[in-house]
Amino acid sequence: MGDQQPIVDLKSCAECPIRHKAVCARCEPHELADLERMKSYRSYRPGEAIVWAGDDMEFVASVVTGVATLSQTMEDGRTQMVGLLLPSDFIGRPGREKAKYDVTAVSDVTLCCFRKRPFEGLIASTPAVSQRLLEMALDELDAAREWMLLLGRKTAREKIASLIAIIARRSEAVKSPEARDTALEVDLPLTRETMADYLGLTLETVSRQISGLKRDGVIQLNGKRHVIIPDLDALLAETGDDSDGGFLS
Amino acid sequence: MGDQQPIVDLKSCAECPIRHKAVCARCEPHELADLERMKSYRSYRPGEAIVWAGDDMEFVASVVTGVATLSQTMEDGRTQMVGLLLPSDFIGRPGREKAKYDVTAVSDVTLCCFRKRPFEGLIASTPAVSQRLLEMALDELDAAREWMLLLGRKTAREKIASLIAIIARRSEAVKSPEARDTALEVDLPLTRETMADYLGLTLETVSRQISGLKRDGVIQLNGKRHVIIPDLDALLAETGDDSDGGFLS
DNA sequence: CTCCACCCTTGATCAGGATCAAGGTTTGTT
DNA sequence: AACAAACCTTGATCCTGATCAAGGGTGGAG
Repeated sequence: MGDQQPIVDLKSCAECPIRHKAVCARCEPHELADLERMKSYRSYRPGEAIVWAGDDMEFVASVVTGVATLSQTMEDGRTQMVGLLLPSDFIGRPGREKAKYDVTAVSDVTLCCFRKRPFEGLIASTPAVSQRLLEMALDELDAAREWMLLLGRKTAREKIASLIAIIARRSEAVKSPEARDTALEVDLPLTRETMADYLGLTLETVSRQISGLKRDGVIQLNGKRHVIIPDLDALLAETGDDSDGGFLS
Repeated sequence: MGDQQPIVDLKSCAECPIRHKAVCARCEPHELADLERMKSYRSYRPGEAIVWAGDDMEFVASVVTGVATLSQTMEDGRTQMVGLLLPSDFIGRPGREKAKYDVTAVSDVTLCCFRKRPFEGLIASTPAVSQRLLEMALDELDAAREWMLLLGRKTAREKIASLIAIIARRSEAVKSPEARDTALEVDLPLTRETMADYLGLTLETVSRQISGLKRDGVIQLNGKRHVIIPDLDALLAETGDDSDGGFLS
């Protein structure tokens, strides 16, 4: 593991179908063929339910385009987002019969689906796949733990700043690293309500805190969703995180 | 995966060293020998630090006895627990150089340690190991997501009830299932402060809510740490969780 | 073009949990 | 036995974020 090249990169599904082959140079041909045969694509409209908690899980999938959420709802309607699914993220747990969480499309979403049974067979027969899935699961676990710190201990303002920073980081991964001094621009893919579900707040508090960050010049707004970050460090200072955050692997 | 027998059961390390052999009937002898050679045991006293965030990780380990915590601390001292480690739980991320979280012994703790490099080699060479680790990581991810719902949306009282229920469930796993109607007894392995770190509360609020549950007859206390649950359903009703919780795999 | 649905903002008030403070209990040490 | 240190409980007060309420965009459907 570590920096060793993954042989089958499930994340590459984001650029299906070509990428599988590109990364699978070291795969056995029959494994590749299996993967290709299993694949199918599905599309969802904004707000559409992809899976309801309790549904039978026929598929596992990889997000190709768009944004989806994983969430849990209590009987009285309180809901908490427990996963934000961006392109290349994986949906579904191999070995699980019934979905445990609601999966909802936030924007237009395309999934690359694999039928569950044969995919489980692939995991069992192809060590590289389970190794890759393990790495992805551990990354998600780290993200979940950072999220737990946010939910349990951060103030509303810190939560909002953290969310903007997280989205900036994930969309910034594409851009060149030297673009650090020019102002960053980020489109929030979420409504105020969805952000509230993410952060364990109400939508009113989200709105107020965004207004507050704007008033204090930490961010600028262009429309409701387009955020301009004039000084990334100023934003990061609002998150409550270690200033040298992210160095520890 | 699913209900398929794991070949190497890392969890079995809790009953080291015999259990490895019992479960490893299908292992290649040299793999078994590798596991045995790598093992060493370490002990820690209550309150002792096992790892500090930022430390070099020389080892991965499995908890054999005792209770430890994974936690994150912000610069100003706010801390959030992000993992509760009971016997059979795994410590350390293969492939990671520096620890990302503080690991602290809560009670007397014994770890079964494996040197990191050779263990990573074992993962790469033994598919059953990465498959088992994947399953364990996915279990932890589910636990983390339930925890996120707790942190983000539950009231203080619900949080306390949930914590007691979680501890009851984990210690009850051992007992016979027909013991459901007799009163359950649980020893809280945590101080009020540690519980507060778990739940995203202050220790005063933890104390008050425990008193509240006691006043309302949901629990009885015998000393500070020994909890008697006269009616498990009454406790579960306080958690805010779905009444039929736990059915969904 | 108009209307409606959805999304967002802001204000006023409320309440749950944090904070500050004091004292009690248990455990282990000399 | 006396004491100290840790741990726990309870009270008083404060403050952050929830709740209740009203109104302002904005974009798509007819």
